[in-house]
Amino acid sequence: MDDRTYTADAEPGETATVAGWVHEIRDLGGIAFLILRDTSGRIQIKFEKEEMDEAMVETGMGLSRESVVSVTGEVKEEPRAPTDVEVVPDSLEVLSAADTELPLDPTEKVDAELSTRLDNRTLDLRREAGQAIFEIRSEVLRAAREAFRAADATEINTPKIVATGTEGGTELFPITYFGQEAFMNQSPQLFKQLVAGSNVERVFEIGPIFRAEEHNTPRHLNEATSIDFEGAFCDHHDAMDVCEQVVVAAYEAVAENCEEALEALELAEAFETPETPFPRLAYEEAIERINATGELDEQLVWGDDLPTEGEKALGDDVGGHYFITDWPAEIKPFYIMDHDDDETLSTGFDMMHPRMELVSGGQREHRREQLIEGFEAQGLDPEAFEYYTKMFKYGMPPHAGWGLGGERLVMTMLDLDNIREAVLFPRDRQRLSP
RNA sequence: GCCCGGGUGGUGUAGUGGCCCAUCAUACGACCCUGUCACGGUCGUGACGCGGGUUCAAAUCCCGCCUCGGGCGCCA
Repeated sequence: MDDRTYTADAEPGETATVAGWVHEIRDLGGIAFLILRDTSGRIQIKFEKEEMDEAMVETGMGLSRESVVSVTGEVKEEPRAPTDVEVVPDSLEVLSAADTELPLDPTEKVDAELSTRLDNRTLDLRREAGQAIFEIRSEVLRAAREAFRAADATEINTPKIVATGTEGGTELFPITYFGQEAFMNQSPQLFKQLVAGSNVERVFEIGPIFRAEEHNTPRHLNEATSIDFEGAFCDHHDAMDVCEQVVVAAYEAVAENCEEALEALELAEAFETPETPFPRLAYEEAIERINATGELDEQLVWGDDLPTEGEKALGDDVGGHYFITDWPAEIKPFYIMDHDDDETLSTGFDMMHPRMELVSGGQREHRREQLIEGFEAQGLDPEAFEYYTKMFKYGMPPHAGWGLGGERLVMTMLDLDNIREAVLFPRDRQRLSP
Protein backbone atom coordinates (compact mmCIF):
# COMPACT_ATOMS: atom_id res chain seq x y z
CA MET A 1 0.00 0.00 0.00
CA ASP A 2 2.95 2.27 -0.67
CA ASP A 3 1.01 4.41 -3.10
CA ARG A 4 -1.77 5.27 -0.68
CA THR A 5 -2.40 8.98 -0.08
CA TYR A 6 -3.96 10.30 3.11
CA THR A 7 -7.20 12.13 2.38
CA ALA A 8 -5.75 15.30 3.88
CA ASP A 9 -2.78 15.16 1.50
CA ALA A 10 -4.68 14.63 -1.75
CA GLU A 11 -3.68 17.48 -4.08
CA PRO A 12 -5.75 18.66 -7.05
CA GLY A 13 -4.37 17.65 -10.42
CA GLU A 14 -2.88 14.32 -9.36
CA THR A 15 -4.18 10.80 -9.64
CA ALA A 16 -4.28 9.33 -6.17
CA THR A 17 -5.33 6.24 -4.30
CA VAL A 18 -7.16 6.98 -1.08
CA ALA A 19 -8.27 4.29 1.33
CA GLY A 20 -10.46 4.37 4.40
CA TRP A 21 -13.93 3.90 5.78
CA VAL A 22 -17.24 4.77 4.12
CA HIS A 23 -18.45 7.55 6.39
CA GLU A 24 -21.61 8.29 4.49
CA ILE A 25 -23.20 7.99 1.04
CA ARG A 26 -25.45 10.75 -0.24
CA ASP A 27 -27.27 9.47 -3.29
CA LEU A 28 -29.04 12.31 -5.09
CA GLY A 29 -30.20 10.26 -8.04
CA GLY A 30 -28.05 10.93 -11.10
CA ILE A 31 -25.17 12.02 -8.90
CA ALA A 32 -23.98 10.56 -5.62
CA PHE A 33 -21.32 11.41 -3.09
CA LEU A 34 -19.36 8.98 -0.98
CA ILE A 35 -17.59 10.53 2.01
CA LEU A 36 -14.42 8.56 2.69
CA ARG A 37 -12.76 8.88 6.11
CA ASP A 38 -9.24 8.01 7.24
CA THR A 39 -7.01 8.99 10.15
CA SER A 40 -6.21 12.34 8.59
CA GLY A 41 -9.75 13.46 7.76
CA ARG A 42 -12.35 13.02 5.05
CA ILE A 43 -12.64 13.41 1.31
CA GLN A 44 -15.58 13.33 -1.08
CA ILE A 45 -15.77 10.79 -3.90
CA LYS A 46 -18.11 11.78 -6.71
CA PHE A 47 -20.20 9.31 -8.72
CA GLU A 48 -21.89 10.55 -11.88
CA LYS A 49 -23.94 7.53 -12.74
CA GLU A 50 -24.54 8.11 -16.44
CA GLU A 51 -20.89 8.78 -17.20
CA MET A 52 -19.03 6.20 -15.20
CA ASP A 53 -18.38 2.49 -15.34
CA GLU A 54 -21.64 0.82 -14.47
CA ALA A 55 -20.13 -1.95 -12.36
CA MET A 56 -18.07 0.51 -10.32
CA VAL A 57 -21.08 2.72 -9.66
CA GLU A 58 -23.10 -0.30 -8.61
CA THR A 59 -20.40 -1.45 -6.21
CA GLY A 60 -20.02 2.05 -4.77
CA MET A 61 -23.74 2.57 -4.27
CA GLY A 62 -24.11 -0.84 -2.67
CA LEU A 63 -21.54 -0.12 0.04
CA SER A 64 -22.60 -0.21 3.67
CA ARG A 65 -21.41 2.47 6.08
CA GLU A 66 -18.02 1.79 7.67
CA SER A 67 -16.94 -0.61 4.94
CA VAL A 68 -13.28 -0.25 4.07
CA VAL A 69 -12.53 0.72 0.49
CA SER A 70 -9.67 1.84 -1.68
CA VAL A 71 -10.44 4.37 -4.42
CA THR A 72 -8.17 5.47 -7.24
CA GLY A 73 -9.00 8.49 -9.34
CA GLU A 74 -8.24 12.04 -10.24
CA VAL A 75 -8.24 14.59 -7.44
CA LYS A 76 -10.05 17.73 -8.60
CA GLU A 77 -10.44 21.15 -7.17
CA GLU A 78 -14.16 21.60 -6.46
CA PRO A 79 -15.53 24.54 -4.45
CA ARG A 80 -18.83 22.70 -3.94
CA ALA A 81 -17.09 19.82 -2.12
CA PRO A 82 -16.76 19.96 1.68
CA THR A 83 -12.95 20.16 1.60
CA ASP A 84 -12.79 21.98 -1.76
CA VAL A 85 -11.41 18.87 -3.42
CA GLU A 86 -13.06 15.67 -4.57
CA VAL A 87 -11.98 12.44 -6.16
CA VAL A 88 -13.42 11.32 -9.48
CA PRO A 89 -12.95 7.56 -9.26
CA ASP A 90 -11.47 5.35 -11.96
CA SER A 91 -11.60 2.25 -9.82
CA LEU A 92 -12.92 1.18 -6.46
CA GLU A 93 -11.95 -1.85 -4.43
CA VAL A 94 -13.86 -3.15 -1.42
CA LEU A 95 -11.28 -4.27 1.15
CA SER A 96 -13.74 -5.17 3.90
CA ALA A 97 -17.53 -4.90 3.87
CA ALA A 98 -19.22 -3.85 7.11
CA ASP A 99 -22.50 -5.20 8.48
CA THR A 100 -25.37 -2.84 7.79
CA GLU A 101 -26.47 -2.52 11.42
CA LEU A 102 -23.76 -0.86 13.50
CA PRO A 103 -23.64 -1.02 17.30
CA LEU A 104 -22.85 2.67 17.39
CA ASP A 105 -22.85 5.50 14.92
CA PRO A 106 -19.42 6.95 14.06
CA THR A 107 -21.07 9.88 12.28
CA GLU A 108 -22.44 10.91 15.69
CA LYS A 109 -25.98 11.57 14.49
CA VAL A 110 -27.12 9.43 17.39
CA ASP A 111 -25.47 9.33 20.81
CA ALA A 112 -24.22 6.19 22.46
CA GLU A 113 -23.78 5.47 26.13
CA LEU A 114 -20.28 5.01 27.52
CA SER A 115 -20.91 1.33 28.11
CA THR A 116 -21.93 0.81 24.46
CA ARG A 117 -18.93 2.81 23.35
CA LEU A 118 -16.49 0.78 25.43
CA ASP A 119 -17.99 -2.47 24.19
CA ASN A 120 -17.30 -1.24 20.65
CA ARG A 121 -14.12 0.77 21.15
CA THR A 122 -12.90 0.38 17.59
CA LEU A 123 -16.02 2.06 16.24
CA ASP A 124 -15.95 4.59 19.06
CA LEU A 125 -12.44 5.65 18.09
CA ARG A 126 -13.63 6.37 14.57
CA ARG A 127 -15.44 9.36 16.06
CA GLU A 128 -13.29 12.46 15.94
CA ALA A 129 -13.67 13.11 19.65
CA GLY A 130 -12.77 9.53 20.51
CA GLN A 131 -9.61 9.65 18.43
CA ALA A 132 -8.75 13.09 19.84
CA ILE A 133 -8.56 11.94 23.46
CA PHE A 134 -5.93 9.35 22.65
CA GLU A 135 -3.92 11.61 20.37
CA ILE A 136 -3.75 13.98 23.33
CA ARG A 137 -2.98 11.23 25.83
CA SER A 138 -0.06 10.21 23.64
CA GLU A 139 1.20 13.78 23.57
CA VAL A 140 0.87 14.07 27.36
CA LEU A 141 3.05 11.00 27.85
CA ARG A 142 5.59 12.21 25.30
CA ALA A 143 5.83 15.59 27.00
CA ALA A 144 6.08 14.03 30.45
CA ARG A 145 8.97 11.84 29.33
CA GLU A 146 10.72 14.85 27.86
CA ALA A 147 10.23 16.87 31.06
CA PHE A 148 11.61 14.03 33.15
CA ARG A 149 14.65 13.77 30.92
CA ALA A 150 15.14 17.52 31.27
CA ALA A 151 15.07 16.96 35.04
CA ASP A 152 17.88 14.37 34.69
CA ALA A 153 15.65 11.41 35.42
CA THR A 154 16.14 8.00 33.81
CA GLU A 155 13.16 5.98 32.63
CA ILE A 156 12.83 2.63 34.38
CA ASN A 157 10.43 -0.31 34.47
CA THR A 158 9.73 -2.17 37.68
CA PRO A 159 7.96 -5.51 38.21
CA LYS A 160 4.20 -5.70 38.18
CA ILE A 161 4.14 -9.18 39.70
CA VAL A 162 5.29 -8.95 43.29
CA ALA A 163 5.49 -11.05 46.43
CA THR A 164 4.15 -8.41 48.81
CA GLY A 165 2.07 -5.31 48.62
CA THR A 166 3.49 -1.84 48.82
CA GLU A 167 1.78 0.00 51.56
CA GLY A 168 -0.66 -2.44 53.04
CA GLY A 169 -3.40 0.07 52.35
CA THR A 170 -5.36 -0.84 49.27
CA GLU A 171 -6.54 -4.28 48.24
CA LEU A 172 -4.32 -6.30 45.94
CA PHE A 173 -5.18 -8.71 43.15
CA PRO A 174 -3.82 -12.11 44.14
CA ILE A 175 -2.36 -14.37 41.49
CA THR A 176 -0.58 -17.68 41.47
CA TYR A 177 3.07 -17.59 40.51
CA PHE A 178 4.32 -21.12 39.84
CA GLY A 179 2.40 -22.31 42.85
CA GLN A 180 3.46 -19.42 45.06
CA GLU A 181 1.18 -16.65 46.26
CA ALA A 182 1.86 -13.38 44.45
CA PHE A 183 0.12 -10.11 43.68
CA MET A 184 -0.29 -7.51 40.97
CA ASN A 185 1.61 -4.45 42.13
CA GLN A 186 -0.40 -1.48 43.34
CA SER A 187 2.50 0.97 43.00
CA PRO A 188 6.15 1.06 41.93
CA GLN A 189 6.89 2.89 45.22
CA LEU A 190 9.32 0.50 46.89
CA PHE A 191 11.15 -0.45 43.69
CA LYS A 192 11.71 3.08 42.48
CA GLN A 193 13.19 3.90 45.90
CA LEU A 194 15.57 0.97 45.55
CA VAL A 195 16.77 2.41 42.23
CA ALA A 196 16.96 5.98 43.56
CA GLY A 197 19.35 4.58 46.15
CA SER A 198 21.74 3.54 43.35
CA ASN A 199 23.95 5.68 41.18
CA VAL A 200 21.01 6.16 38.84
CA GLU A 201 19.73 8.61 41.47
CA ARG A 202 16.79 10.10 39.62
CA VAL A 203 14.22 7.85 38.00
CA PHE A 204 10.79 7.94 36.49
CA GLU A 205 8.37 5.25 35.43
CA ILE A 206 5.19 5.33 33.40
CA GLY A 207 3.38 2.07 33.83
CA PRO A 208 0.33 0.19 35.05
CA ILE A 209 -0.76 -0.14 38.65
CA PHE A 210 -3.44 -2.50 39.91
CA ARG A 211 -5.87 -1.88 42.73
CA ALA A 212 -8.52 -4.33 43.79
CA GLU A 213 -10.85 -1.81 45.43
CA GLU A 214 -14.50 -2.37 44.59
CA HIS A 215 -15.26 1.28 44.16
CA ASN A 216 -17.65 2.42 41.50
CA THR A 217 -16.95 6.04 40.67
CA PRO A 218 -16.14 8.10 37.57
CA ARG A 219 -12.57 8.69 38.83
CA HIS A 220 -11.32 5.22 39.81
CA LEU A 221 -9.88 2.39 37.75
CA ASN A 222 -8.69 -1.02 38.83
CA GLU A 223 -5.88 -0.82 36.30
CA ALA A 224 -4.44 2.68 35.93
CA THR A 225 -1.34 4.30 34.51
CA SER A 226 0.93 5.74 37.13
CA ILE A 227 3.45 8.44 36.28
CA ASP A 228 6.10 8.14 38.98
CA PHE A 229 9.16 10.11 39.97
CA GLU A 230 11.81 9.43 42.59
CA GLY A 231 15.02 11.38 43.12
CA ALA A 232 17.99 10.92 45.41
CA PHE A 233 19.22 14.00 47.25
CA CYS A 234 15.78 15.54 46.77
CA ASP A 235 13.49 16.82 49.48
CA HIS A 236 9.74 17.23 49.21
CA HIS A 237 10.13 20.78 47.89
CA ASP A 238 12.32 19.55 45.03
CA ALA A 239 9.84 16.78 44.31
CA MET A 240 6.99 19.29 44.11
CA ASP A 241 9.03 21.40 41.70
CA VAL A 242 9.50 18.44 39.35
CA CYS A 243 5.82 17.57 39.66
CA GLU A 244 4.80 21.05 38.65
CA GLN A 245 7.23 21.02 35.72
CA VAL A 246 5.92 17.73 34.37
CA VAL A 247 2.26 18.71 34.62
CA VAL A 248 2.81 22.10 33.04
CA ALA A 249 4.96 20.58 30.28
CA ALA A 250 2.10 18.24 29.43
CA TYR A 251 -0.38 21.11 29.18
CA GLU A 252 2.00 23.22 27.12
CA ALA A 253 2.71 20.40 24.69
CA VAL A 254 -0.99 19.71 24.20
CA ALA A 255 -1.74 23.40 23.67
CA GLU A 256 1.03 23.59 21.11
CA ASN A 257 0.75 20.31 19.24
CA CYS A 258 -2.84 19.13 19.55
CA GLU A 259 -4.84 21.95 18.06
CA GLU A 260 -7.02 19.73 15.87
CA ALA A 261 -7.70 17.27 18.65
CA LEU A 262 -8.69 20.08 21.00
CA GLU A 263 -11.03 21.41 18.35
CA ALA A 264 -12.62 18.00 17.97
CA LEU A 265 -13.28 18.08 21.72
CA GLU A 266 -14.52 21.67 21.51
CA LEU A 267 -11.80 22.79 23.89
CA ALA A 268 -9.64 24.87 21.58
CA GLU A 269 -10.91 28.17 22.99
CA ALA A 270 -11.06 27.25 26.66
CA PHE A 271 -7.80 25.31 26.95
CA GLU A 272 -5.38 26.94 29.37
CA THR A 273 -2.03 25.91 30.77
CA PRO A 274 -2.15 26.18 34.58
CA GLU A 275 -0.27 29.08 36.10
CA THR A 276 2.86 28.45 38.11
CA PRO A 277 3.87 28.19 40.80
CA PHE A 278 0.98 26.12 42.10
CA PRO A 279 -0.06 27.44 45.53
CA ARG A 280 1.31 25.30 48.35
CA LEU A 281 -1.17 25.17 51.20
CA ALA A 282 -0.32 23.60 54.51
CA TYR A 283 -2.87 21.01 55.63
CA GLU A 284 -3.85 23.21 58.57
CA GLU A 285 -4.60 26.10 56.23
CA ALA A 286 -6.50 23.76 53.91
CA ILE A 287 -8.92 22.60 56.59
CA GLU A 288 -9.41 26.17 57.78
CA ARG A 289 -10.28 27.27 54.26
CA ILE A 290 -12.63 24.35 53.80
CA ASN A 291 -14.34 25.17 57.07
CA ALA A 292 -14.60 28.82 56.04
CA THR A 293 -16.50 27.91 52.85
CA GLY A 294 -19.36 26.62 54.98
CA GLU A 295 -19.92 23.82 52.45
CA LEU A 296 -19.49 21.06 55.01
CA ASP A 297 -22.12 20.13 57.57
CA GLU A 298 -19.46 19.30 60.12
CA GLN A 299 -16.33 21.35 60.65
CA LEU A 300 -13.06 19.55 60.03
CA VAL A 301 -10.63 19.21 62.89
CA TRP A 302 -6.88 18.55 62.90
CA GLY A 303 -6.20 14.94 62.02
CA ASP A 304 -9.22 14.42 59.77
CA ASP A 305 -8.59 13.20 56.25
CA LEU A 306 -10.16 15.46 53.63
CA PRO A 307 -13.59 14.22 52.57
CA THR A 308 -14.49 14.38 48.86
CA GLU A 309 -16.90 17.23 49.51
CA GLY A 310 -14.15 19.18 51.29
CA GLU A 311 -11.69 18.65 48.43
CA LYS A 312 -14.26 20.04 46.02
CA ALA A 313 -15.05 23.05 48.21
CA LEU A 314 -11.35 23.83 48.50
CA GLY A 315 -10.83 23.29 44.78
CA ASP A 316 -13.57 25.81 43.98
CA ASP A 317 -12.02 28.22 46.47
CA VAL A 318 -8.47 27.93 45.06
CA GLY A 319 -9.62 27.71 41.43
CA GLY A 320 -6.62 25.87 39.98
CA HIS A 321 -3.95 23.27 40.64
CA TYR A 322 -2.46 23.42 44.13
CA PHE A 323 -0.46 21.40 46.65
CA ILE A 324 -1.50 20.41 50.14
CA THR A 325 1.59 20.00 52.30
CA ASP A 326 2.45 19.24 55.93
CA TRP A 327 -0.13 16.55 56.54
CA PRO A 328 -0.59 15.02 59.95
CA ALA A 329 1.97 12.23 60.12
CA GLU A 330 -0.63 9.71 61.23
CA ILE A 331 -2.63 9.80 57.99
CA LYS A 332 0.36 9.39 55.68
CA PRO A 333 2.10 6.06 54.99
CA PHE A 334 5.10 4.84 56.96
CA TYR A 335 7.66 5.44 54.23
CA ILE A 336 6.99 9.21 54.24
CA MET A 337 9.37 11.17 56.44
CA ASP A 338 8.14 13.38 59.27
CA HIS A 339 9.45 16.86 59.86
CA ASP A 340 12.64 16.95 61.97
CA ASP A 341 11.29 19.62 64.24
CA ASP A 342 7.75 18.25 64.60
CA GLU A 343 7.05 14.53 64.52
CA THR A 344 3.32 15.06 64.18
CA LEU A 345 3.85 16.67 60.78
CA SER A 346 4.65 14.76 57.60
CA THR A 347 6.60 15.91 54.55
CA GLY A 348 3.91 14.18 52.49
CA PHE A 349 2.07 16.25 49.93
CA ASP A 350 -0.83 15.90 47.52
CA MET A 351 -1.20 17.80 44.28
CA MET A 352 -4.79 18.63 43.56
CA HIS A 353 -6.83 19.66 40.57
CA PRO A 354 -10.01 21.48 41.62
CA ARG A 355 -11.96 18.32 40.76
CA MET A 356 -9.78 15.68 42.44
CA GLU A 357 -6.46 14.47 43.77
CA LEU A 358 -3.86 13.97 41.06
CA VAL A 359 -0.59 13.31 42.86
CA SER A 360 0.59 11.94 46.15
CA GLY A 361 4.20 12.25 47.24
CA GLY A 362 6.70 13.24 49.85
CA GLN A 363 10.20 12.94 51.18
CA ARG A 364 10.96 9.33 52.04
CA GLU A 365 12.19 7.91 55.31
CA HIS A 366 15.74 6.87 54.46
CA ARG A 367 16.82 6.07 58.04
CA ARG A 368 16.49 2.33 58.49
CA GLU A 369 15.61 2.38 62.20
CA GLN A 370 12.75 4.81 61.69
CA LEU A 371 11.58 2.96 58.62
CA ILE A 372 11.30 -0.31 60.50
CA GLU A 373 9.45 1.40 63.33
CA GLY A 374 7.08 2.74 60.71
CA PHE A 375 6.38 -0.74 59.36
CA GLU A 376 5.57 -1.97 62.83
CA ALA A 377 3.43 1.06 63.65
CA GLN A 378 1.37 0.34 60.54
CA GLY A 379 0.96 -3.31 61.49
CA LEU A 380 3.22 -4.62 58.73
CA ASP A 381 5.87 -7.27 59.19
CA PRO A 382 9.28 -5.80 58.27
CA GLU A 383 10.51 -9.35 57.60
CA ALA A 384 8.23 -9.56 54.57
CA PHE A 385 9.90 -6.45 53.17
CA GLU A 386 13.44 -7.63 53.82
CA TYR A 387 14.37 -7.17 50.13
CA TYR A 388 13.53 -3.49 50.60
CA THR A 389 14.71 -2.62 54.11
CA LYS A 390 18.02 -4.45 53.55
CA MET A 391 19.15 -1.83 51.06
CA PHE A 392 18.78 0.86 53.69
CA LYS A 393 21.78 -0.70 55.41
CA TYR A 394 24.17 0.10 52.61
CA GLY A 395 23.96 3.84 52.21
CA MET A 396 20.53 5.17 51.31
CA PRO A 397 20.59 8.86 50.42
CA PRO A 398 17.78 11.20 51.40
CA HIS A 399 15.23 11.03 48.58
CA ALA A 400 11.77 12.16 47.59
CA GLY A 401 9.22 11.44 44.89
CA TRP A 402 5.61 11.15 43.88
CA GLY A 403 3.03 9.30 41.81
CA LEU A 404 0.65 10.96 39.37
CA GLY A 405 -2.50 9.33 38.03
CA GLY A 406 -2.04 9.43 34.25
CA GLU A 407 -5.72 9.00 33.44
CA ARG A 408 -6.68 11.58 36.03
CA LEU A 409 -4.29 14.03 34.42
CA VAL A 410 -5.90 13.49 31.01
CA MET A 411 -9.40 13.46 32.47
CA THR A 412 -9.00 16.78 34.28
CA MET A 413 -7.10 18.33 31.40
CA LEU A 414 -9.90 17.55 28.96
CA ASP A 415 -12.74 17.93 31.45
CA LEU A 416 -13.94 14.38 30.79
CA ASP A 417 -16.93 13.23 32.83
CA ASN A 418 -15.62 9.73 33.33
CA ILE A 419 -12.06 8.46 33.73
CA ARG A 420 -12.89 5.46 31.53
CA GLU A 421 -12.94 7.88 28.58
CA ALA A 422 -9.19 8.29 29.05
CA VAL A 423 -8.39 4.56 28.82
CA LEU A 424 -8.75 2.50 25.67
CA PHE A 425 -9.93 -0.64 27.41
CA PRO A 426 -10.70 0.25 31.02
CA ARG A 427 -10.73 -2.27 33.82
CA ASP A 428 -13.32 -1.51 36.44
CA ARG A 429 -15.48 -3.35 38.94
CA GLN A 430 -17.62 -4.93 36.23
CA ARG A 431 -15.54 -4.65 33.08
CA LEU A 432 -12.91 -7.24 32.25
CA SER A 433 -13.49 -7.33 28.50
CA PRO A 434 -12.68 -6.10 25.93
C1' G B 1 -17.62 -2.49 51.61
C1' C B 2 -22.26 0.70 52.47
C1' C B 3 -26.13 3.54 49.97
C1' C B 4 -29.09 5.43 45.70
C1' G B 5 -31.00 5.40 40.64
C1' G B 6 -31.67 3.08 35.78
C1' G B 7 -32.52 -1.16 31.93
C1' U B 8 -38.10 0.09 25.86
C1' G B 9 -36.29 -1.66 17.97
C1' G B 10 -29.08 -1.85 15.82
C1' U B 11 -28.26 3.08 18.45
C1' G B 12 -30.33 7.15 21.39
C1' U B 13 -35.14 8.13 23.48
C1' A B 14 -41.04 9.10 24.81
C1' G B 15 -44.33 6.59 27.71
C1' U B 16 -45.28 5.77 35.72
C1' G B 17 -52.01 0.82 35.69
C1' G B 18 -56.61 0.64 30.51
C1' C B 19 -55.72 6.11 25.81
C1' C B 20 -49.76 1.26 23.85
C1' C B 21 -50.78 -5.19 18.79
C1' A B 22 -45.82 1.28 22.32
C1' U B 23 -43.57 7.77 20.59
C1' C B 24 -39.78 10.26 18.05
C1' A B 25 -34.91 10.53 15.81
C1' U B 26 -31.22 7.89 13.50
C1' A B 27 -29.85 3.36 11.29
C1' C B 28 -31.76 -0.56 7.99
C1' G B 29 -34.85 -2.26 3.21
C1' A B 30 -37.59 -0.52 -1.33
C1' C B 31 -38.70 3.44 -4.70
C1' C B 32 -37.97 8.78 -6.53
C1' C B 33 -34.28 12.65 -7.03
C1' U B 34 -27.52 15.43 -11.16
C1' G B 35 -24.09 19.33 -6.20
C1' U B 36 -25.14 16.92 -1.44
C1' C B 37 -22.41 18.44 2.94
C1' A B 38 -27.23 16.32 9.60
C1' C B 39 -29.15 16.03 1.51
C1' G B 40 -34.55 15.76 0.69
C1' G B 41 -39.27 12.93 -0.32
C1' U B 42 -42.77 8.41 -0.14
C1' C B 43 -43.52 3.58 1.83
C1' G B 44 -41.84 -0.39 4.90
C1' U B 45 -39.09 -3.80 8.72
C1' G B 46 -37.64 -3.65 13.72
C1' A B 47 -38.08 -3.18 20.94
C1' C B 48 -40.62 -3.23 26.79
C1' G B 49 -33.29 -7.34 30.53
C1' C B 50 -34.76 -12.46 32.78
C1' G B 51 -38.02 -15.23 36.16
C1' G B 52 -42.06 -15.14 39.52
C1' G B 53 -46.23 -12.41 41.72
C1' U B 54 -50.48 -8.62 42.36
C1' U B 55 -54.69 -7.05 39.13
C1' C B 56 -60.53 -7.73 35.23
C1' A B 57 -56.08 -5.22 32.98
C1' A B 58 -48.70 -4.52 33.74
C1' A B 59 -43.52 -1.34 29.76
C1' U B 60 -45.83 0.94 34.13
C1' C B 61 -46.96 -1.93 40.90
C1' C B 62 -44.28 -5.91 44.19
C1' C B 63 -40.23 -9.78 44.92
C1' G B 64 -35.77 -12.26 43.23
C1' C B 65 -31.87 -12.48 39.69
C1' C B 66 -28.84 -10.34 35.86
C1' U B 67 -26.90 -5.84 34.11
C1' C B 68 -25.54 -0.52 33.74
C1' G B 69 -24.65 4.13 36.06
C1' G B 70 -23.91 7.29 40.30
C1' G B 71 -22.87 8.89 45.78
C1' C B 72 -19.82 7.81 50.06
C1' G B 73 -15.60 5.48 52.07
C1' C B 74 -10.66 4.90 50.19
C1' C B 75 -7.40 6.44 46.78
C1' A B 76 -3.82 8.09 41.59
